[in-house]
Amino acid sequence: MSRASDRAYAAIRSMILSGELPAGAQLGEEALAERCGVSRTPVREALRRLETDLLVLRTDTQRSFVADWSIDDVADAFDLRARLESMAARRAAERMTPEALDRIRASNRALEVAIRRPQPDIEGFLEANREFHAAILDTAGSRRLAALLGTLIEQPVVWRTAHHYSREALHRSHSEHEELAAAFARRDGAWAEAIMSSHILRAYHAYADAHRGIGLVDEAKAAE
Amino acid sequence: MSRASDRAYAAIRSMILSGELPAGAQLGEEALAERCGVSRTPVREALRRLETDLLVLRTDTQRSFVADWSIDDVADAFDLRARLESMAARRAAERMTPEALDRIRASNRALEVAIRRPQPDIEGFLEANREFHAAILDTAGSRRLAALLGTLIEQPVVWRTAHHYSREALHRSHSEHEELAAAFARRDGAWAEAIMSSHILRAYHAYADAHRGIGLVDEAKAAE
DNA sequence: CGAGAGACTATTGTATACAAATCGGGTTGG
DNA sequence: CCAACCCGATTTGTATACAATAGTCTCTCG
Repeated sequence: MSRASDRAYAAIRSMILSGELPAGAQLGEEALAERCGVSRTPVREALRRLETDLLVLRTDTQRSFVADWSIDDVADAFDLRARLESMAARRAAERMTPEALDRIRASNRALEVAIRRPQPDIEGFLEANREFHAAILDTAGSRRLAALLGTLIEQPVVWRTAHHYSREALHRSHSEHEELAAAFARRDGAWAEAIMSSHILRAYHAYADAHRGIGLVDEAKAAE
Repeated sequence: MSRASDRAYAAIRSMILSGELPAGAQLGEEALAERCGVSRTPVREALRRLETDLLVLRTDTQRSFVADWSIDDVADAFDLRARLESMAARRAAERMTPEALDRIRASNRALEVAIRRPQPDIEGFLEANREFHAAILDTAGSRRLAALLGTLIEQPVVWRTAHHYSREALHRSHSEHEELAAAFARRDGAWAEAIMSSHILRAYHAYADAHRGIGLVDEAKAAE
């Protein structure tokens, strides 16, 4: 993270995820370089990475813009994620080791701690959730699968609305993770695959419900 | 393709696919720049792109090497491709239009022409095959899915051994494509998904058989 | 004889200058 | 009034110089 291009990547990415750079905004290399305090060279690298993440779109004439995520795009991303992560779960179950299982269970305990409080710690929840899924992906042992999933996790819109998840939804995540751990303990690939698929798709509908309920008001707040 | 970075990308990629740069070879930016007749700047961009294609691997200290593809890697890639392309086929079937169907059928006619000759035209087969799958992917209408599949098609080892496919295998590809077109004509997503999945997995085993049969001799020929 | 420190070399990272392409606006001719 | 065109302003692409970092070899000391 000490390299200028990494800092530029993190900075620009954060500006997009937070809505500071709204969807459709043009991303001039010079302007970004100034905002990030580096030269254009690392900014260009960062933009290319963000482009493969599909957070940035380029026109046919090489101008960069913040990608906008329609409802369909989000549904699409969840659909893909459900397929790929359930595949990862199956592979992980088949390759499960005691150490990997410990790591997976530990991250779910951390998740439980984050949500069992008067005011749920959403950041803590997100971090534990990330670690849980990362542990599974590592255990799946496919560089290629990891590379593909890398561009699907941490979607901007989802990230922005995670704070609106109900307490019930958070607890459901925890119990589904527990069930996954049970499937892993038994090395049952088909079971793990099925749970993961429904886990992701349920998360999608939780997101969709929250988004519908809040609607454009939320978008307006996020943009300010 | 007139940009120096595109030329560098194409040149380096081709050197890797042809085996001119063998697996494990270090990719120094300076050396590549000289071989491609451009400066390091576009070479760096090309290397980053090849890295996301997983054709190039970087160490923790930022040195680039030609990735080597073990049998497991290839199996992995086919497994992923089968999942994603069958998903594309389902979506394409659900969104099929007369125009898209025409395009798909036309590319399969081109494929038939290429293989119905005394000496099959493998380059023509590959091109028609590419167009056939591209037409389906376009019809599926998911930018994200297209982006993910982009890194999975045209795998180096597969490309190198396509010339060893039997005439029978080529004809089977053609008839499976015909069956896909039938599923598309009926807009039967489940059928299209199933055919595509078996189509890809059959292609994998055709590759695996050819590779096993030819073995190291083929690798040696490709390296010269 | 092996391990570690140091200097030297090779390689990558960043900044900057300049070249090439693109965009926007205003003008002109139909 | 609209379209096409041209030119200045802006933006991106490439080359190059220099800085920083990693790798390698040798020399010395235990």
